[in-house]
Amino acid sequence: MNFHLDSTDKKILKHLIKDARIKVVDIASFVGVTSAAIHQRIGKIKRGGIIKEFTLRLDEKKLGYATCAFVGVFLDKNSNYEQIINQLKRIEEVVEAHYTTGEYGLFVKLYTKDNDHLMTVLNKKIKQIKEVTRTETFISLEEPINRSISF
Amino acid sequence: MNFHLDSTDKKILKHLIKDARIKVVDIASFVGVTSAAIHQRIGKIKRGGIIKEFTLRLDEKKLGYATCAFVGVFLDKNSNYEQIINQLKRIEEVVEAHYTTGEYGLFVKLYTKDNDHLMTVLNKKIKQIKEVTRTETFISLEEPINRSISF
DNA sequence: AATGAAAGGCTGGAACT
DNA sequence: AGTTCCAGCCTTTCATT
Repeated sequence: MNFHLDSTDKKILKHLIKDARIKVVDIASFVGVTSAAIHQRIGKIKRGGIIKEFTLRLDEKKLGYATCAFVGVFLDKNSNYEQIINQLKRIEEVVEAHYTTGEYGLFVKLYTKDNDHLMTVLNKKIKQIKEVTRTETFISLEEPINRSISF
Repeated sequence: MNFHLDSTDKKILKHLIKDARIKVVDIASFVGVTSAAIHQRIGKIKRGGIIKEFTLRLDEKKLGYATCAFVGVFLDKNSNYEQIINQLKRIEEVVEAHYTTGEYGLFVKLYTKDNDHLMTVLNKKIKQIKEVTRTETFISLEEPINRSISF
């Protein structure tokens, strides 16, 4: 299950985390092997599933999504989690959902255009899911850290 | 402040979100303009700051970081936030930190190898920050949704 | 796993519409 | 904003070590 990464793989990953569009030749010159070798290793790491996908970090505020919030969701005792997740997936403002220990059944992160839009999403979308009994909202005023794990 | 994205820009962004390493020529053939135009637009979007960086989504479990947790951090009234953030930045297990409304002063997301490691991070690192009075931890047992916002 | 070589393909700048 | 052009560079494959 735990794919083994050697120190070369780790160096490659660090360069890709910093800039997923970096050229293979540039990684090669940083790492000190040929680009053919880098190419093969990236394929192997990708196939191993350690890299789920190459993507981007967006500035949500600049896209007009100025409000970020975490919502603790309380659920009925005998809820069908899978079905609830399917309903949450249909809510486009939801970007993360976690099953958590502690008082909440689910913990959700979402982005909305503003506070009015947040109210609408809570009242018209999340609270409409029938197993949801109550929610608790924390608005993120600022996100001073957002990065990948180091390893 | 809010950079204007037209429908072509949005299509480009969607392709890059799905695969940040997609070739410019491939975006061009999906979108229906020349690759020179795509190239110019990507530069413009990047310069506009909407794309903060190209990066990757990792499978933290496969990297040996099996435990994901959210920590609500209670702080002294007169805390110097900036300094606390600097201390959190030095904790490599921390991947996100938010200033939030509600009962917590800060809300932190972190990855640890296992529950013992989580205990160590909480007791030996986070609770060692002098303004931290108390913490409340939610362990994420599973993360069934993790995606970018749609726009 | 890494290398070298080779072919084809892509990128990114320039000039122009 | 978009297009064409194109030289130079990069990617990717494969036989070999």
